[in-house]
Amino acid sequence: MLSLEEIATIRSFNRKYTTVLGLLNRQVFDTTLSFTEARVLQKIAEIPNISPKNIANNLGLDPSYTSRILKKLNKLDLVNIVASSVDARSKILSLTADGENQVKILDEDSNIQIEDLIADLSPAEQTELYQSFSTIEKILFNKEH
Amino acid sequence: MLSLEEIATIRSFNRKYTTVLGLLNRQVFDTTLSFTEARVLQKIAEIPNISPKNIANNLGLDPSYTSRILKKLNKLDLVNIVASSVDARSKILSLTADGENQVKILDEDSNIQIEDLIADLSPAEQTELYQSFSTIEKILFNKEH
DNA sequence: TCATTTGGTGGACTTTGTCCACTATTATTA
DNA sequence: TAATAATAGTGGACAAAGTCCACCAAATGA
Repeated sequence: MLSLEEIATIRSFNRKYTTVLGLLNRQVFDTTLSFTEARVLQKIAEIPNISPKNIANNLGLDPSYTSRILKKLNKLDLVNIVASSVDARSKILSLTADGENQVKILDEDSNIQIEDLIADLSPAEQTELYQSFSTIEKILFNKEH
Repeated sequence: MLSLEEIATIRSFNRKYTTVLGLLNRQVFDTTLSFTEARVLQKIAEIPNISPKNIANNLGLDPSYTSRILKKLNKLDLVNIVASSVDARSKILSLTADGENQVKILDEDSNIQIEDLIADLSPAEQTELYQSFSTIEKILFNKEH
């Protein structure tokens, strides 16, 4: 069990990192996509053939809101929406060629942002930083208990 | 310099942590305060006598938006706003007794959320997690270069 | 002193997100 | 199997969050 002081450190990190992420996420370079729309697009890239419901669950979004976003992404010809043959209520989502492209662009932009973020750090600090992020990722998100 | 693969790990962390923070931040238990309002309050707690401008800079908010939030927090009797004697354009912000109290409540709620987040982890994992957060905090935010 | 910058504010607006009711389909159960 | 409940997705109406612009008053700088 962590002490309150240790928890306070995690919370302090959270507060500061909220600001960092807020600033990073603000500038989705392609002005036609909002931050959440970009997240949805990237989620489809990450999990091809995902359903709207799973997108919503995965990203913590309202289903109705998700539906609208998908409609827009579909209209922009970034996402294919087809009916599921298994469950006629459900849809299957995938990226179009344009969608793949868009994700690639978002990816490159995001890489540059991270590179900027760590640019002033020494190589040793950068490595330490990477290892810490990697550790957190593993512990929090790759839990196969 | 980190490799693209290492940067990808950081970005993967960012995406997932965006969702975590989004879910955590959604439930600011006191329904009268939005997430951003709570952040402003906590910032004043963190840096007493801060100015609206510094709040805005610090949290990456629009000055106009910040002004409105402060007005609301003042109306709720959580924040004192007094004119600066040094610069008559500027204001000096501080917490009222109610404000201090509110911050304390937010604090306790946040602690519980973090405890919940790590509840399923082994003590060893929890410690490792804490150390990683702590390291990132130090490298990214306590940089005195 | 006169032009420029800065801190802060309000009005009008856009964007983002929520809530609710509804349809169509699938799962459950009597 | 018929009736009932649960689920996936959607649209309308709305609320919350955030942005943009114009403005004032004070400070700064030439």
